Amino acid sequence: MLATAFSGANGVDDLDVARFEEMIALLVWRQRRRFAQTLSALGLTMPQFLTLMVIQAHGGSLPIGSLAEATEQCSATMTGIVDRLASTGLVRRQRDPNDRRSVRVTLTAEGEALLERARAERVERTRQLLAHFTPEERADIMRYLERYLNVLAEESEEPTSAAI
Amino acid sequence: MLATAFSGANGVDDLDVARFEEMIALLVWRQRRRFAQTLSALGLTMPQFLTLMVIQAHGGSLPIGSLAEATEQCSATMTGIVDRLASTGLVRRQRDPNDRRSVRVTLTAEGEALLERARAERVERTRQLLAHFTPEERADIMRYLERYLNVLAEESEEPTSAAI
DNA sequence: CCGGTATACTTAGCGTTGCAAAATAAATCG
DNA sequence: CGATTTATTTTGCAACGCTAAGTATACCGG
Repeated sequence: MLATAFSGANGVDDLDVARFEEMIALLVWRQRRRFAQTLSALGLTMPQFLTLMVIQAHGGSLPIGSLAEATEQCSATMTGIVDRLASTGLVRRQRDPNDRRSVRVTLTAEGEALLERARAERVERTRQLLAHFTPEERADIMRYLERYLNVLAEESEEPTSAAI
Repeated sequence: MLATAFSGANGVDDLDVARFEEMIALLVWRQRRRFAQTLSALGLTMPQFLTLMVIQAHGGSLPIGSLAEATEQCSATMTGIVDRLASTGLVRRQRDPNDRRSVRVTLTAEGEALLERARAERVERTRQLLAHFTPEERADIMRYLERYLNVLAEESEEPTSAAI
């Protein structure tokens, strides 16, 4: 623990990395489960929710190819996810008249409503978690999260992945 | 962003929560993908890796039921994961002589070796991520991560889940 | 000791992800 | 126009993850 202070210059201590690795693994695991819980009540899976969020973040509509790219999944997988989202009416498929190969996926009003409900529910549940930290700490956490995400993103060499 | 400073007392600002939610979702998503990448080179999936880690953390051997509990999965799922781990010789199944209903899962030397290799590979890859932060910042991050994990764990009311 | 209940796993069955490879269909290039 | 690229979908396969049902063992009251 205190070893951190002595990892000279900016070299990263092995033990620290290992501990970090373990904690991140745990975080991913537990947080994912938490997500799944709140979402399943709304009949959504996590990939579906993420997909809806990405669509919304891109103005409510974008070609399925870009969608696959933004979520870092192969197009075949995205086809399946959009299939299921469309079958429950959360999303609509329409071919682009200019390039009839392209399929544009659009968030329906229903989809938007569900997305909002999901977000509200999750926010409510997360508020309690964050209450364990002071406002200053929360600001700190936000900053670190943001920086870490950027590092992650740039490592995977995404050219201009418009964040989520 | 600056709103944080004004969320009086310790009430949590809605916008902050929403932003935090989004970032955590993104983190889980990207980090999981990163995990999958390094692990698939070793023929491991993330649930398999986690399972191996948990076994090791418990001294190299534990009943399959406790394993399911520790990873927060139903026993049927764990049966499948252990099946696959056993079929590649990373783990061994043996009935407890004292309670012949119970199945004890034991990490083999092979499993331990692979686990070590996986960890080494991941550590190497993560070292670069962490190099983007100063030692002080890394220490900060570790502390926040730890606290957050504790909050997460206690929220899901795990009685004495011996972390990972 | 016996029947009934609880416990520890495994099986069966189903739906969602996720990938690779092949198939389609439309655009584009020479 | 034929050949090649591009955008999606289809197909086929494996791993999760869950519920419900089955199996074997332990335990408990009488």
